Amino acid sequence: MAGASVAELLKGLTAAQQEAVQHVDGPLLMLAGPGSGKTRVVTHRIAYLLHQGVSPRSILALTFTNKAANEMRLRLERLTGQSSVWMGTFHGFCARTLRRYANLVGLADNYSILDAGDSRKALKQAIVVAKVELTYCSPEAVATAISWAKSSLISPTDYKARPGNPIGAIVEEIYPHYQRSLLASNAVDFDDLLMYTAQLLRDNAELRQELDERYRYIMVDEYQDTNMAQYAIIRALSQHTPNLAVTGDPDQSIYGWRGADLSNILEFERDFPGVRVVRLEQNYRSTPNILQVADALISHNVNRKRKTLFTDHAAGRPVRLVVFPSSRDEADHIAASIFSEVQQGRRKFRDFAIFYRINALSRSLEFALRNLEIPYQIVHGLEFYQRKEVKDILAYLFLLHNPQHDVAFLRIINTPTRGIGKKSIQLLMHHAQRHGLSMLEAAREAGLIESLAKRSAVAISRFVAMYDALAVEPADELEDLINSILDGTGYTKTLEASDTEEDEQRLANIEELVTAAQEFDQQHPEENRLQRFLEQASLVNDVDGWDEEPDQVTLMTLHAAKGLEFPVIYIVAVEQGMIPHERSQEDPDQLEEERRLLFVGITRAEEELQLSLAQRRTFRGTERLVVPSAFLMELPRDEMETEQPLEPLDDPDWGEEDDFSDPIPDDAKYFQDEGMADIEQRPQPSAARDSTRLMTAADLLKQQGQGSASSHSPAAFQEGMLVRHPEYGSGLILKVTGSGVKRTATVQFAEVEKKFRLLHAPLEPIQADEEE
DNA sequence: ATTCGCAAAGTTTTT
DNA sequence: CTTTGCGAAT
Repeated sequence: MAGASVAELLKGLTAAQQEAVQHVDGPLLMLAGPGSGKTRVVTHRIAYLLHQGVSPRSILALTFTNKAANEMRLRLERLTGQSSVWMGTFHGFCARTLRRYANLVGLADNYSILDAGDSRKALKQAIVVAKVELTYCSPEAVATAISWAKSSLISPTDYKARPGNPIGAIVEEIYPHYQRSLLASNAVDFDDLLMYTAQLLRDNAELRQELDERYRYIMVDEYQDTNMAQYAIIRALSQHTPNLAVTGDPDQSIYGWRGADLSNILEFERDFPGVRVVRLEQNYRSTPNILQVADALISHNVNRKRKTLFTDHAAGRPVRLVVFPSSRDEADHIAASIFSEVQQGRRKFRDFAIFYRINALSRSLEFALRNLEIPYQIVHGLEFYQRKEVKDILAYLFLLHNPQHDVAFLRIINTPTRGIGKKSIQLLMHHAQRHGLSMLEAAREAGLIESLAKRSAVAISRFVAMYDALAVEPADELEDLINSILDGTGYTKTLEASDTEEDEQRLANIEELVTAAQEFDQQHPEENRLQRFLEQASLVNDVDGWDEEPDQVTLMTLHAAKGLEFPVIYIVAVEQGMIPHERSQEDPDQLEEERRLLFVGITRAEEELQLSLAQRRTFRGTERLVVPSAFLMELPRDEMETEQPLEPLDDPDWGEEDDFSDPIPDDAKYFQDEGMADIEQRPQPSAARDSTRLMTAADLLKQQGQGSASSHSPAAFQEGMLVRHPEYGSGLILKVTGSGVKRTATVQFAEVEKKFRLLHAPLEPIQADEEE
């Protein structure tokens, strides 16, 4: 076998990593902390297996994203010079398997994969057909419930609502309709890919055995995010040859809300007897400061396996926690500091990333970045394949490949407009339903539909004729096929006729699609091009196309950040209601997931990390006062740097070099404006950066008021001590009881006597020399 | 068949 | 403040 020798494969790896690489037979669990070189270990292990004479075709490497799969493939190729190991996503693997055995689950092998938008449309159709009133629940909620059911391998016939659950009752009724309509369209949604594959393996013993034998070595990445369907699939393929190697980190499970089941990884050892567990805890990414903050945070989770993260990196700069007066200041300040770092030649734009909990928060950041002409890119889930014009053309391709694809039919029957209105489509649908036909078949019978206007019937027939003309077109060159569609439908002509900027952009996008098809033609010289192209269009999304190359600041949600790393990271709006999100605050499990989400964000940082919040945030048009995230209280504040910028950056000329050395404005005035005149005054640090005054954590949290905590450890308080409370003034500690989080002080103030949990109380010891 | 306007709702989203 | 969807108006 070509490629590296064993010694080369093991070179530079720690003992734990070597152990994992050299593991061949039997189940293996790699608990891999953030930045622990997991991908490296996995690729080296595959290379090792190949070296030991394992056939490439008996190895199966499953990931969650195409990006991860591509990365792995690239590295393996570099290592061994070969690429015949199948690496891909769960969904890709299932799509391929299902293609071969489609008939066993009631599909034809040219079935189509609906993306989220299309399956939503199909669902809404089903709701109409089922004649269910959705007065008090959204289609969205029904979709979530069905998705959950499918991930849990509950078929439409098995689904039973819990008594007293109104949404469940609705789902129970709609789910079978929805599923029937998908089957009638010879289509599946994302969840079906997994569910059908699991079913296939469950109900066909010989097939299961055959595939089990075939895939002797299975690897699963991000195992903490697998759901029950995925579990069932890999379990079924690991009975006779249980050489299943999974990698994951329970602390990075952030997709519980999508059905990921944390117990899969937590109970792996029980599920697969004789498992070897390897812990990869050394971190090669972040500074100790960053790791310490991450570790302090995540250790507040109860439902977790203990893990110690360590690194031999040099200390680096402390993690910063910054409180800005307003969300506008937050955005402006971050943009300004990026600008300044780049201008001073210390960093490139691409070194920076800004994370936020929800997409809606990107706007103010974009605005601030644009203001300083800082190049940036936003990582969105959607984009190219979601654009209307691209989806339109794809719909033509889908319908050509699978004539039963009703969602595609409905999309294009009047696109571009050809005089077929809502009424006519309605009639077509009725006809189709009554006679059990697909929409296209119904369209062929347009002449027979009585209530259909002559003119409409003619228009529909003309559409069918055009379709048939396209269908006889040889489909081996995608590029030609797409061009025929563009010609035959007059799609381009319609756009060229208009001269709005929007339509020009659309033309450009179509051009891009043609180019993509062209490339696809070149790279895939085999049969079934159309099918493969459509499959890729369904299963590949644009995060995969995120570009590391251009020198730009990256903006994304915390979810999108998983698996990436950047030298400098800003996490904004670390506020109660954002992280943890409002809707996650009640449920302890969801709260822990929110904590993991922040953990993931923090551990993306290599050198510098700044967490920030605003005292006032403008959100959804209104400005609101902000409560700092409860998670902030869990961080080792004494070891962090806490800052309170003083100057609102509303100067339009901001960004000129001079502004960075502006004198610090008058403290007293600022605090009066903010109603904080009584704040403890500290000597001005001589080298305050960015017009920022360093403050103690206590100062900061005192200002934040509600729900805030003392920066002093509970142990610092003793009986007889004088303390100050922001609301009650100074008082005397009469008694201290309890321990740990329950440690409580009884304090006598001028008027009243109060009890405080010391961990959370905004109490501040008064030094003898500063008594008023 | 399109367009306009108003009301409603607004986490996260690997595939 | 947005975006999105639906219904009425042209």
